[in-house]
Amino acid sequence: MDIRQVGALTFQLDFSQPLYEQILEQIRSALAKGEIGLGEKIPSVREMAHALKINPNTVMRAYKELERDGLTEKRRGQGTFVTTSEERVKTFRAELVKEYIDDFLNKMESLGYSWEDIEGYMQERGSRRKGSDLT
Amino acid sequence: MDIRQVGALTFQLDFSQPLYEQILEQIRSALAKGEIGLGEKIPSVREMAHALKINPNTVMRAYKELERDGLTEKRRGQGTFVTTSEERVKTFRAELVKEYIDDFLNKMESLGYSWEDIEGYMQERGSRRKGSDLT
DNA sequence: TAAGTGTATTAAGTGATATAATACACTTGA
DNA sequence: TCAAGTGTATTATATCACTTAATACACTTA
Repeated sequence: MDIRQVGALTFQLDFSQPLYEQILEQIRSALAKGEIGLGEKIPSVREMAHALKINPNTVMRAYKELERDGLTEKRRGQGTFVTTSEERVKTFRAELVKEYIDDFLNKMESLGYSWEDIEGYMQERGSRRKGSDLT
Repeated sequence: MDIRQVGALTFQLDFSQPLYEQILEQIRSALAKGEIGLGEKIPSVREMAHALKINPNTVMRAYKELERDGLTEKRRGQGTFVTTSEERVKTFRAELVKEYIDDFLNKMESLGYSWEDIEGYMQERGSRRKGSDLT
């Protein structure tokens, strides 16, 4: 409930999740949506920490994970930059999509819904485009 | 990685999530799938704790939440019983479904996918029924 | 050389989770 | 009546994830 602009990025943090995860996800999202271009610089650890009013270590933790996923490259003395590999971004996006879908289907199955139920609901929702009637 | 039978229920706990949440979800799931009938007794706090080798307080925490959701009723000296209201189970199920779907759609949108993308993928997946090609 | 980068370390505080031990109120059945 | 089995409550303790704080170092650029 408190939106902050940091460079080209927009952040909205709360306490429902670890801060470093929220930063991570919101940067990933910006990347996937193309809101940050390949090779572009993202805000420095210190700048980000100051703008979001959180500790630099917390920002570091998010940045480390971005690099571990191959989405960014760090250059000492210069800053952190988005990878120049469009391939890397694409495959990472695909991995996330698979994770989200599998997760969703697992949860629905835990409620006893079959694939047909879900498919049917999606079609119906597509035409109506609001609310939920699946019971 | 370690399956346990407790009465009519099956549990599989790990350390990826709080224990009380896992118990909660697995009982909900059994309820939604009709694996436990309306009005049926579920294992006592002590029995459950002993069978799962965890602390009774942890089981209590899960049971409290079940009751708060109106899914169970407790009777001192007798035990904990599933609600006799089919209506209650149905609406709770519907609430969960809505939560799962909204959550899923939010995540997909955070990756920049439109409703049409998702719908198309679901249809395609429906015919193929394995793997993921959405990139 | 100064200012801005990423990086590393050590210390501390907080809150959620889980365990342990114990006690009390209630219900049932022998 | 009473023992055994229920749910419930309390207090204390331990651990871990997360976050902050304070510092220091290596590197790059202007």
